[in-house]
Amino acid sequence: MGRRSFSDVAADIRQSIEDGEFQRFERLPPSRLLAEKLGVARNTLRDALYQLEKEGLLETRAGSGTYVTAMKQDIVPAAVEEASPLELIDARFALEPHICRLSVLHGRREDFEALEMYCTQMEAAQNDPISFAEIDTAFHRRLAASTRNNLLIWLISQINTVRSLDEWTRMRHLTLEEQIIRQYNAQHREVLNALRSREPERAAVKMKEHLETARVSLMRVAEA
Amino acid sequence: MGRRSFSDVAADIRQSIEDGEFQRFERLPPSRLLAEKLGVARNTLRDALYQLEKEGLLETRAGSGTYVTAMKQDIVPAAVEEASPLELIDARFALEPHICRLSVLHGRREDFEALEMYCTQMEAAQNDPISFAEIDTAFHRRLAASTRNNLLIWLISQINTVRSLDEWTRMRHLTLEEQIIRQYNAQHREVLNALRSREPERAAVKMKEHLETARVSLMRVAEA
DNA sequence: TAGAATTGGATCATAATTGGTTTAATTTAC
DNA sequence: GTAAATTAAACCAATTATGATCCAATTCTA
Repeated sequence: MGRRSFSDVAADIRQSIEDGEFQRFERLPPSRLLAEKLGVARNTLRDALYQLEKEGLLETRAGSGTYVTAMKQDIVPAAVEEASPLELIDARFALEPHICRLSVLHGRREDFEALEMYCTQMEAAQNDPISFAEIDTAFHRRLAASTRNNLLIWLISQINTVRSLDEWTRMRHLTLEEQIIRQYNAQHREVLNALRSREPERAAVKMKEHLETARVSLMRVAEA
Repeated sequence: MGRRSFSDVAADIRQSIEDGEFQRFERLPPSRLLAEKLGVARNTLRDALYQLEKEGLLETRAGSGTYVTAMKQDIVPAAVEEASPLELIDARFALEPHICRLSVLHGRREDFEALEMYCTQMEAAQNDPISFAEIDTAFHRRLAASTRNNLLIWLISQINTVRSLDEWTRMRHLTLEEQIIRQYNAQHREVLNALRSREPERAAVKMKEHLETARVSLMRVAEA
């Protein structure tokens, strides 16, 4: 084997893009030049570029050049933590209604009992936004867990890392007036009831209503 | 006995991996170099590597190199990468229909033109499952990008790391008979048409149909 | 608009590198 | 002193990078 494997070269270029040495939409140097600059054969460079293209960082057009397509965020997981509240709500809009459907399919009695417990706790925390927010997070996490789908569970846990960021936590607490909390609690109950009666679509609809409420109260705060 | 036994060397390397000095999927230095660096004979190093391979931390490929396969401290990828194909489909079922809706809202002309291009490329790759699968991944990634929601974009990119795992890639190729590919291509077109005519619900429905087809063909393979 | 130059794409024989194995000499522990 | 392990060196087989060449698509230029 040669001195440097194509995956090493790919890592190099990935780093260069990440460092901003190659900006978005910029064209990379011609493969012949870049290969020479990196001290590697053009074939090896091509393998590396192909790898990066598969990863979605680059785009090559024969006869024209190789272009950077990815944003820095695509590479750095920090993108998650920089998500805006509205992006977060949209992501939850995508995930949670279907999670409800899957919960109906795969959920067990113990799951629903746990969710029931969280509902009761949230109702008791009606006057305590901080406690409510914590239990609320636990509720949604447990709901994801009831799908028995590790991938979804992980995705939700990732989303929760955003939810728990200080700035958004503060903003959430602003939105959590007692009236809103009461509404949330009612909606949580509706979701849970639909799950227990094994009605996937109704559960999904109730979850959408819940998220819509969250979106509206969030935008109300954003305007203020 | 020699100055340093192979188990000491194994402990050294194990520590290096845990410290993140050798990252996951990274190739270790050639055994000759690494042996010299550790001040030990290549034979001893080889015994150490064999030990670590038995523990499941390494994987050696003759003529190629020794690669890190596990990384204990990083919990994140473990859950994601061990996801089953059905878990994956369910996660996509949750995300992608709603991504279609958001694409209608936030997508731009250039997004749809890029998707159009991918469709054309996939149609041209009808007899080449490997190329098709790669372009297919790019299509779904671009679709996510058109939502302009960095969180969703990142979630999809995470999911794609699962899709690109060797084992599933192999299984996917099994499912990608020409007839299926034709069906996928038709469905991609239907999704794209719905996006262009700005019909969020129809786009979501078409995406669901597409995923349902994928699920069926996947389960057909799993049974065989 | 036509042609030249440039760029990526593909292939192939060759050389270099890498892990795998064997053997014998050396060092260390008991 | 013996038994064990490590070391050192040479060789093998698998894999990969190289370097050269030709092709195809695009862009530039006159």
